[in-house]
Amino acid sequence: MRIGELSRRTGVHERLLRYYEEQGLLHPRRSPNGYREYDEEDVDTVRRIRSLLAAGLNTAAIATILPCLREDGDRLVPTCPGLLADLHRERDRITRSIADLQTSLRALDEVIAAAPPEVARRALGG
Amino acid sequence: MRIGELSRRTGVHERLLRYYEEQGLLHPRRSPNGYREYDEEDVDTVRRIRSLLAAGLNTAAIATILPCLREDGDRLVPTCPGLLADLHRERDRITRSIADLQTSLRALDEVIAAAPPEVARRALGG
DNA sequence: TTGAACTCTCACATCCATGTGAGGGTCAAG
DNA sequence: CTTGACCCTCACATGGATGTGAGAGTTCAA
Repeated sequence: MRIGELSRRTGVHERLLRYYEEQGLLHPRRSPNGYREYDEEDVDTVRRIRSLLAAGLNTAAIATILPCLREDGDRLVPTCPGLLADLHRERDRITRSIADLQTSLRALDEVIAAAPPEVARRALGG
Repeated sequence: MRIGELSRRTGVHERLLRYYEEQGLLHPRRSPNGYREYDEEDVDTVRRIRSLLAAGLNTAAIATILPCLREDGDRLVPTCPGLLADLHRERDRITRSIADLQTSLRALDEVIAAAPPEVARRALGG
């Protein structure tokens, strides 16, 4: 499919799809007229990219991880074993991010729980 | 303490401390000569800011959360009850980020586990 | 043919987090 | 007084992610 269709199906603007290609996250083929041709699986790939960006990873980290998250049927395929050390590094970074976020989440929960009931009603009731 | 000392004690550059103030994350007093005066607790506040930035939150989200993470002795004090709805929203966003990262972490672990043993040795041995 | 829809590349712009330097004030020690 | 260390504001710069428009090519139905 072409870039407009991928954009509609994923909700991601064309400009960003070209940027992700520029960053090595997407690899569309080209038609003889120069148009990009994407695969059906690129719809999932783009969604995964958005999810990882939203989680705070940058495009360089995502470029490392993505090729190894591609699925063949139901199973994950290690398509780039040469990057195992990189994957471990990314894994460690993700683990630290999760720990940081979980620490903040716990602290936030304590604050929310400590709020006086009438404050909670006012804040959530409107 | 002044900005240079806070910078040394936290390892965070002065430029960033001024930026965090600009973004509403820090609120130093001013001496008559215009110099910033930070409190002892600002050392922990700055470390918390760095941790949240590293976890992918931006300064706007941190400005929402921070005032409610301040500690009085051992307990957390809800110093801004009017922001309870905001806190819930931030909490939800953090929860989604954690879920996204955990999904990627699991997928990454499967790829790492699936790598052939000799590839693992080569990647980690040198 | 024509026009609309779609696509291409390129370049500039914005915001964010961060880095650096200019120009100048403050103050304690010598 | 002078000096060095510290501080102030302001402005420009960088890289990343994102947004927008110019100029032009492609394709197909009317």
